[in-house]
Amino acid sequence: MGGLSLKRRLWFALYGLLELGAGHRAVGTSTPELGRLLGTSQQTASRQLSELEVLGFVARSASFRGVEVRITEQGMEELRAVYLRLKALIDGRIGPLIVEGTVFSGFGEGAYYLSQRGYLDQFERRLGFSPCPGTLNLRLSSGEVVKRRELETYPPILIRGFRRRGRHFGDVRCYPVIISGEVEGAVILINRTHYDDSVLEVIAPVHLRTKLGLRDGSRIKLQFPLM
Amino acid sequence: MGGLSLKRRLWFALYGLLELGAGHRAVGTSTPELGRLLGTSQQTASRQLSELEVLGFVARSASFRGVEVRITEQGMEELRAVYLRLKALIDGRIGPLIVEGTVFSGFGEGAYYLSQRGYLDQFERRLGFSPCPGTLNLRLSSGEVVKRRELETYPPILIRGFRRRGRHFGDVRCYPVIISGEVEGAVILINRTHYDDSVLEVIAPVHLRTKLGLRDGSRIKLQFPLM
DNA sequence: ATTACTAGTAGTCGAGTAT
DNA sequence: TATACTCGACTACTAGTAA
Repeated sequence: MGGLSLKRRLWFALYGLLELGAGHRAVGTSTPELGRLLGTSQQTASRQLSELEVLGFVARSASFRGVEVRITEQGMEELRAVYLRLKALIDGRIGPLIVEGTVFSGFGEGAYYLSQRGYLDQFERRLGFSPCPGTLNLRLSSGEVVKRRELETYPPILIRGFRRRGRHFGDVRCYPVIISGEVEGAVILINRTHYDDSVLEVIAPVHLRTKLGLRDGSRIKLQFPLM
Repeated sequence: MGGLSLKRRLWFALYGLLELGAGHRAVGTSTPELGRLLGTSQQTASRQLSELEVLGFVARSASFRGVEVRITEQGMEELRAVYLRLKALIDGRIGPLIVEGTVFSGFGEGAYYLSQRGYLDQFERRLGFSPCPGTLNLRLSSGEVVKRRELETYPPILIRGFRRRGRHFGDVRCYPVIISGEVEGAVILINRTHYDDSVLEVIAPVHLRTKLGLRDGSRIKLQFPLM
């Protein structure tokens, strides 16, 4: 459901912890207090806390004097996922989603993926163009990272992964995009366990650096036609 | 928990319906589809739908060809409550919450409440001032109503209700506020089953119309010192 | 194909209690 | 005080199936 990897009742427990101020920094509380907040018993609060810990959504140290809890980055991710989805669905967006980034030379992990036959055919069929070899790497400022997260709440064009010579190539998520207001291409998001939020890789049917006269440090605008 | 009057699992069912586009306008779907989205069986989706209907959170018409569902205003309220709370907790707010409104002469329902002894003592003790008789009524534009809803997600100063001569006086929620940047007072929110979102009532230790030279149609700014 | 009932079961909860 | 275990009670699920 909406990419949520957490049981519902546990999601609300996490939400309660956020309410207590456990977002990122540790907060001192107790299971009776948490139970009151959640409308459950002390026992349930205690158990849910330990479930959340096992799943890696909170870090905790308990003693007979109370508990210290902190929601982990993974936990915040779960809360953000729902938040951003609600934001898109309730507030909607006024105008298209626009993300700005700075061109840089990366190690081209995306470029390597791109070159695989198993992906190429799908790109052409699903995106409507055959990508020029290589990817354009963009670095996002922290303000832009927020928008990237919003982007990820929308349903992507999903390119299926495959196995080839024992190596595993995972799914790739694509979002069609208009680059600098003129070239149609796509942002590709490679599923990694812990990717770098501040990097975006762009593909297009043309060589973007040439076509748009870009060099390292150039700033460009990505315009996503969503919904 | 956070003013949520809905069981957790049902909240997520509502969230799923929003995802399907059932926010305010009816959408055609089916219980198998909803079940898939929610990660439950068709039977559970069907039952939850009917529970939500009984509780007044969705309107529905079912036939052997599928269901037509629409989330009611009450249902949207539940979703918004969580959304606004997440917004405040995750994004935080930059600067204080400021709400603008237009002065008008109301029927003074708040003024009537205010005059009750059972409230007066509590106002003085909890708010730190004894309110001048009467309330100042403000009409909010639709953009301001959004902020009013955000306000309501914060924990209020709760004034307890009471019974007097057989009549019941309910709880009153108060938020301290600075009016037009100079007078300290409080917004009072009276619990009604279906209040008018676009009206706000303000009390203060002084007569606001006199002190600030207000008349009907005057625009004033309310500044809430939150968190 | 649907919706949605019944029945059996799996899952969840809180009282009691140990530490 | 606190955390957190066991266990009986209850809730909510799904499979089967009727309409």
